Amino acid sequence: MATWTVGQVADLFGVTVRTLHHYDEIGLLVPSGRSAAGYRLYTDADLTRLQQVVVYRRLELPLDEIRELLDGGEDAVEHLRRQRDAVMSRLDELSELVAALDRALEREMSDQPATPEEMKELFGDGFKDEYQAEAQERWGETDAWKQSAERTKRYTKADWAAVKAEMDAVNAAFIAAKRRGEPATGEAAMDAAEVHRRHIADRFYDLDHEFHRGLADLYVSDPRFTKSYEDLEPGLAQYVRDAIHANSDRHAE
Amino acid sequence: MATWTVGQVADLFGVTVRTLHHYDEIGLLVPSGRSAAGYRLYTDADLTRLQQVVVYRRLELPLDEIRELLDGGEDAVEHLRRQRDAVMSRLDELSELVAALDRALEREMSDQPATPEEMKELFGDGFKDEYQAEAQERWGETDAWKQSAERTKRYTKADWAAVKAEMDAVNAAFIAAKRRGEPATGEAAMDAAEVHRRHIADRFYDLDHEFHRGLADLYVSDPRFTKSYEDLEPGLAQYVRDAIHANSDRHAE
DNA sequence: GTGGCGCCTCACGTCGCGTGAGGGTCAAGC
DNA sequence: GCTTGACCCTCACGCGACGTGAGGCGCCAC
Repeated sequence: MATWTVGQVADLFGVTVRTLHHYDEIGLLVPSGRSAAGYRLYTDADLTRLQQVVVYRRLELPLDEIRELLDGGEDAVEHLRRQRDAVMSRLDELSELVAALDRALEREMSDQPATPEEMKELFGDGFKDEYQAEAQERWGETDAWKQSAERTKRYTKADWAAVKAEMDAVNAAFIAAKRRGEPATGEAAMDAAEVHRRHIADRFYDLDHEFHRGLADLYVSDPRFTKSYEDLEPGLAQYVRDAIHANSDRHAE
Repeated sequence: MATWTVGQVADLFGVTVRTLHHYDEIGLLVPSGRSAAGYRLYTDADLTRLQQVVVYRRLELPLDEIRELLDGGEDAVEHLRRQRDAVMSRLDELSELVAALDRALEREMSDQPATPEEMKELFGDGFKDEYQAEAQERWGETDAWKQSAERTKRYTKADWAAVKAEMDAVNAAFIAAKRRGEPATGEAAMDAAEVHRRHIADRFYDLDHEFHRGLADLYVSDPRFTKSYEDLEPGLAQYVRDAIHANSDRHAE
């Protein structure tokens, strides 16, 4: 009868020689014969058994359980059926795993920093690369800028949406106060200014009342800031600037 | 701030104390504090991290990758995608394994036990087998395959015995017709083909007459299928193929 | 003050092999 | 007949994620 050596069997079944040695050691698959020189010799029956082992192993069954199963004196068809059942349920598990990974991926992706496209979608044309570049040029070396950059780096789309919502709310408060005819030095406008300051301090960089004044002046001196306010409501830039100064005065006392 | 000891944390998360020790040792989860007596003290933040560890571990990621991932050094999405790919390929492998088991079962149940060499052929010898990729390509993602997998998953021994009996009966009918000298386009052969189709439709997956043609062609074009039939009766593969086409023609009218 | 439980730190065991080290065997070519 | 190189053998240690004691200290209740 034909026999095979470890190397041949290994190639045939896609396992390593070491694996065959191991199976021999633990008595899972002891070759039926040895050559004069001590070479392991595998027969047909050994190969059949190895085939079963390989299948069960792919199900991640512990080897000693595989041995018990194979030594249980069952017939081949029963093994095949049981293996099939086991593979199917393992397939279910793996599908579940993939689904879990997909969920994890989706969570991670939605936590990813927002892309430029998403930013534009949120903030419209005001968010332009040229402004970005210029602002970088002008403020890039300041601590406030660095701090802001550090913080916003990890902002997700959801974070930015929240920022925008907060901004909108503050602006709406300014506009409402202005339309009610209240002066920029009035309670409502000053409160809105304080919310504005806190918003920036929370979201971007530490901002005290003195620094807030500087920002406020920018709103009337830098035409781009001015424009974004004036587009919302004529005279709003100046109104916001005055409200911020009044608020800072109030807190200076 | 409230803290927890190893035992409490272990109970909370369903892990062992030893596991927490291990995570401490390898730096995956080092508790934020120690009591005067050296007890590990876990804070809220520690628990949050453990929660993440547990989740990632369920995805069978190696612990050092989990650590890298949580320490933010590397991209979580990248890790997850890699893991997903790995699991997917295991899924593919197992799908192919089911197909192989089915082929082996079919052989066994038509009373022609496969020899080791044939087994190896049936199971694709290793990983680079040309059939393997092709079979997966061809069937792995199809609805029919999924449906078949879903249905047969719960088949009992008795079910399989019934399947075998039905199969044998169909084959016997084909053989009888052929031996009587009837053409494959004859009534008896076509009837057998129809029974064959219904058998598969009942037991495995929806199979209309058009799809049945495809299957029939496979019986002559795929040597594995061909061999099963040819072993029963020389020329049977072609005969069955022709009978199925004739039957489909008949039902197309 | 005395159980009993929980915590600590070693430190070795487990499973399914991988990966050498050190040495014998076999068929082929010179 | 002798070398070469592929193949085989037997140790024996390593890994990854813990399990499982051993020996000893800390804490709380009775």
